[in-house]
Amino acid sequence: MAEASQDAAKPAIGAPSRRRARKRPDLVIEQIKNWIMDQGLQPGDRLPQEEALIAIFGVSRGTIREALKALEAQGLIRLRTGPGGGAFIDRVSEERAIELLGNYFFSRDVTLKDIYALRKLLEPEMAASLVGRLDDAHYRRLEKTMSVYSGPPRSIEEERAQRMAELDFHGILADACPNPLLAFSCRFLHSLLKNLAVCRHIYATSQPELRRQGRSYQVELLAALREADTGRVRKVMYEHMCEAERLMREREMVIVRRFLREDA
Amino acid sequence: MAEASQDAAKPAIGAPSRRRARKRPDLVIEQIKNWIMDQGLQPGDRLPQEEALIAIFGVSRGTIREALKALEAQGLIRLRTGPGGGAFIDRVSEERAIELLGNYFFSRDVTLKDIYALRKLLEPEMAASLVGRLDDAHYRRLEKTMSVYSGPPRSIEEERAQRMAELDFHGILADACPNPLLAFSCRFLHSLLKNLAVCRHIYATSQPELRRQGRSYQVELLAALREADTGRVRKVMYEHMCEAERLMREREMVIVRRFLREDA
DNA sequence: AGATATTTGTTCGTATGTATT
DNA sequence: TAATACATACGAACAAATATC
Repeated sequence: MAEASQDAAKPAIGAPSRRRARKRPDLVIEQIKNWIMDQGLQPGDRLPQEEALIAIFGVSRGTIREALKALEAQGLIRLRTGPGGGAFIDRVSEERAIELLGNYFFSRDVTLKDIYALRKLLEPEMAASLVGRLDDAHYRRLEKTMSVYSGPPRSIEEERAQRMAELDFHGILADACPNPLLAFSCRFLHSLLKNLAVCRHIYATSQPELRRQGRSYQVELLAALREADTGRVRKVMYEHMCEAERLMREREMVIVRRFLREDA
Repeated sequence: MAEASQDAAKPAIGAPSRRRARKRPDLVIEQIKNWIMDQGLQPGDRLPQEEALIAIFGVSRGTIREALKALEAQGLIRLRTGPGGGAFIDRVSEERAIELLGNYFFSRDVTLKDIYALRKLLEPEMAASLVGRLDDAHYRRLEKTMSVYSGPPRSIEEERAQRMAELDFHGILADACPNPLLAFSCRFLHSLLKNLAVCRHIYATSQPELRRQGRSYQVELLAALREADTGRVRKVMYEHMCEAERLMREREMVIVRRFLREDA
């Protein structure tokens, strides 16, 4: 099982080739990861330089770099050039985590029904968790975001921007949610709603009812939050989600039908 | 083949260095990804060989390989050696997605309270979605898994194995869930419960009540599923989660207290 | 501001491993 | 078994970025 480094000592005159012992492809990635754990490295800490890593793991520069690139792609390290540069332990960012998870669902078909089945459960709970935790800065951010869709859109671009802002409203709420799992789950669903093909089609059509209704629910939600009325917060958010689902799925059917007609 | 040699000939008097146009570090990764989308490649399809990629993207083998390794780390492609080998488009596996998402939560502290806040919402909904969808094979798998913890454990290892099997029971249910988002969310929570440090400590202690109670809830759940009694399915699963949370968090407190005492 | 040193980033040539035929 | 076609790995040199003086 891949001992691997038993020789390395002398290239044994007669054998000019095989300069180093060979290793399983992705083994080095795992090795570096384990080494990081063993050393107890924390976010911000720097890994040894490439030359040192070559010595530690007994593989060539190219192999080390491939492994570092793989770790970078997972968001585990950050690579910097220049003096004092190198590979630094990094906390996976939320954006990266959302992107990586998005890849998983890309080839599986997620429907609006699936998304809203979760939103109806999670958003009310998320909102309820905020009671008593929002300060003036939060309310200002929320109201500023709502101002983006205070009036009817004057173009397709503005229509779409309003939909994005409506989702950002929920994202700001998630910022203040004390449960990282709940906050992430909500934000991932927002990301799906921003990027899914069906949704992009929906946002390209005029949706006056969605805007008006969504806005009025959000106004009422903020009132309930200010009053610290947890029950009402939950109820308003739940109804908000139900109505959003209804309107979105109505449009979805129209678009799917149109698509099928064009296809035929 | 050996394209790649379009320069090599003459360094074009005025520009001796810079043999190729320079690119941003991770740009090639994005380029390849976009190229894959443009070509409409599907899972199973093969990317061009390295030599061809070198020609297409105008970078050297090393750079191409670093990019491919990065894509492989994200689970987007699979690399194979030998004739007919190369890079193949791959669907991100659930295991990989769970691993990558686990990295995100690794450095954030997730508590049992956070996990169960979600499980109390999701598991009942997940179970309800199964009504009328389970066949004999499912029931057999579920009962076989339950047999692992039908009796009291005789060792620490068996204790732990029983906890894992209890989680597997819920994983088997998730297998049959038609909502991919819901199924994934539940399974990710199971993964956290299997790997979190606190949980590992808990599983290393004797927990007779957890086993007996969990098992009886699961028996009742299966009965409700067979009867297609959605309301009861929901209710039983919810109570199961509440009780599991209670017992787990009780143990958690004991362990945290012990840890603090040892620390002092 | 400019020169310099440090460290990653990229390239090329070549050798080796491995699966297919 | 041998030939082939591919990825995988190595090493040395050079390019670019960036911190420090």
